[in-house]
Amino acid sequence: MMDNRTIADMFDEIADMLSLESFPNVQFEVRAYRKAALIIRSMQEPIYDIYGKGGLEALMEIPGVGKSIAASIEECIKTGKMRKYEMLRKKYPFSMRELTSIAGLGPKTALLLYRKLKIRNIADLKKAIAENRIGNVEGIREKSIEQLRKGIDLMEASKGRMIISDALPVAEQIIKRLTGSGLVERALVAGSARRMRETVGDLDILAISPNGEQVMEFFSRMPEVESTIMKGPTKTTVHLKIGLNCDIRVLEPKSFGAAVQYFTGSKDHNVQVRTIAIGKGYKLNEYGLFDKKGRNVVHEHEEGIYEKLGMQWMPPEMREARGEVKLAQQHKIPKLVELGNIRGDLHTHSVATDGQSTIEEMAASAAKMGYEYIANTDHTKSTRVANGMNDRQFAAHLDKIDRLNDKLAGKIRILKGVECDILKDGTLDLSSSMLKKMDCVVAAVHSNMAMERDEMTKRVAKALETGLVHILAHPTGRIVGVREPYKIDLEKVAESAERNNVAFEVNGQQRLDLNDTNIMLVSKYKVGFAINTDAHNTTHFALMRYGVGTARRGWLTENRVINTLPLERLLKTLKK
DNA sequence: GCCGTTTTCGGCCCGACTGTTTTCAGTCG
Repeated sequence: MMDNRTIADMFDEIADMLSLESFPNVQFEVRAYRKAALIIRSMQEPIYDIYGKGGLEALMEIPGVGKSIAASIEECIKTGKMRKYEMLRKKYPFSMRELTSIAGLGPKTALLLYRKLKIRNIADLKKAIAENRIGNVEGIREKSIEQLRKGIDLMEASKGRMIISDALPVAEQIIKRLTGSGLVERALVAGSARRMRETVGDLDILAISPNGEQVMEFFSRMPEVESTIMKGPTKTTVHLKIGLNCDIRVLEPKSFGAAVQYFTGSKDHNVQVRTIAIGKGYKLNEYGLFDKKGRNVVHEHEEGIYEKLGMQWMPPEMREARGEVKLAQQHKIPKLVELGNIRGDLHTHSVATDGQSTIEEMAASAAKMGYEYIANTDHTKSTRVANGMNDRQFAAHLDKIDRLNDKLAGKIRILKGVECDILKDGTLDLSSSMLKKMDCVVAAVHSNMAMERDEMTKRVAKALETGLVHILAHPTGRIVGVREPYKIDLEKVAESAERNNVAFEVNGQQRLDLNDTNIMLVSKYKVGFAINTDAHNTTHFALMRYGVGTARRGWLTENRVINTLPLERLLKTLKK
């Protein structure tokens, strides 16, 4: 069955290939396909169902989908193929998606590499680089080759790993199926996914069941599974369609707690815990906590292990051997911020710039989640791709929010905000008078990211020293698996933030920025944090849990996070 | 190829940066 993502990927690839064509106005056709891909990918309802219910006409109701794209979707649902795609693919028989996923390599270069060197994919490209054949291609010299090399390295480093926000929902779906099957008493996700690591290399699922073989049979036949790698009565490994391996272990109740502790990790954390166990005369492994007489003294729940070892239980997000073991022995584990503490989102976009939902839709969706407030923070003019707004446009925009707030009358409050560019010289991209009218000024770097560390640090600090900024968004610019952070001295920035009452963002999108270690670094300073989703449509609000997970990995407590505050207290905090 | 409070044709985001050039092409946001 054609899912939304597959269809969206096809349209993106069509856009890539079309961009190599030269007929008049081709760039607008490219954009139309990209827009359709973006919207289809972000839709919650399967496009298959939409077509099933309302046919072609229902498809054309989707924004960005007109006659021609609707027909392509219909064709794809009916036949599994798309003629337009196949024709272009015949003309450009190389893996465009794969090649252009390398930073700095676009469609034109991909075509050039194919024409000159018959490079069809990353493997070919690696080979060509290794054999020094690339330098012969016109327009590609040392620096470009170096850039390609770096792009490939970054990709390899994240190869086989997947961002938590793509992996965890699949793991949870599997858990739901298992518990729904009636075959297991309990099942949970362990491993790095339970610790909310930003990427996971595989999924570990643990289950209690008296019917191991039946569970394995059921597990290996789930729709999420592509192929079975190995299948035994207590352990099975499958390869999932999303591209990750997934292990399941079926356990007896008496060893479940130990298995949960063991398979949650991290390895380094477990080494420390095991050492403590030995010191107390125990032996700890994945089957249990055994006393000197070889009796297992902990059964179904992992809490018992920590308790028996004289430690406080701690959230999985803390188990990275960063001092949590010692704190647990002293019973000083902090109470970390929780998803339920979050009362609003302070970084969201709308159709006014590069979002896909209206402010009304965003507010309604946030209200439904139980939020007290959201800040609408659309882009400023320098971010041209995002259709950023200038002073004049913002004036009208803010009026609109005022009117909306009147209409919403207490259901939810929309804070007037902006994601304001920090320009190359550290100045802000809107006038001070306009920024002063805002409830929530989110500032961010979107350009000139290759600066030297000193220069970038000064640039960002200068922006914070205006006293006009409330939140520094995605403070290192990194995007997981895509872009390295820019060079910046976060401690120097934190000094500025402390002086000017600026909160650091923990961004729940694919950025996950700040990350856990950077949160720890700057939380030494008296600064607040804002956990935001940077939502560009209503579905993105669901990413809050990954922001919270990252915050917890950085040991943040509720009182450090400004968007856990009730509205009135938040507004007070934002007032400088 | 999509869209319409400028509505069935004509407009749609384009400037900065980089690396390669010597006047520009490609990529990115």
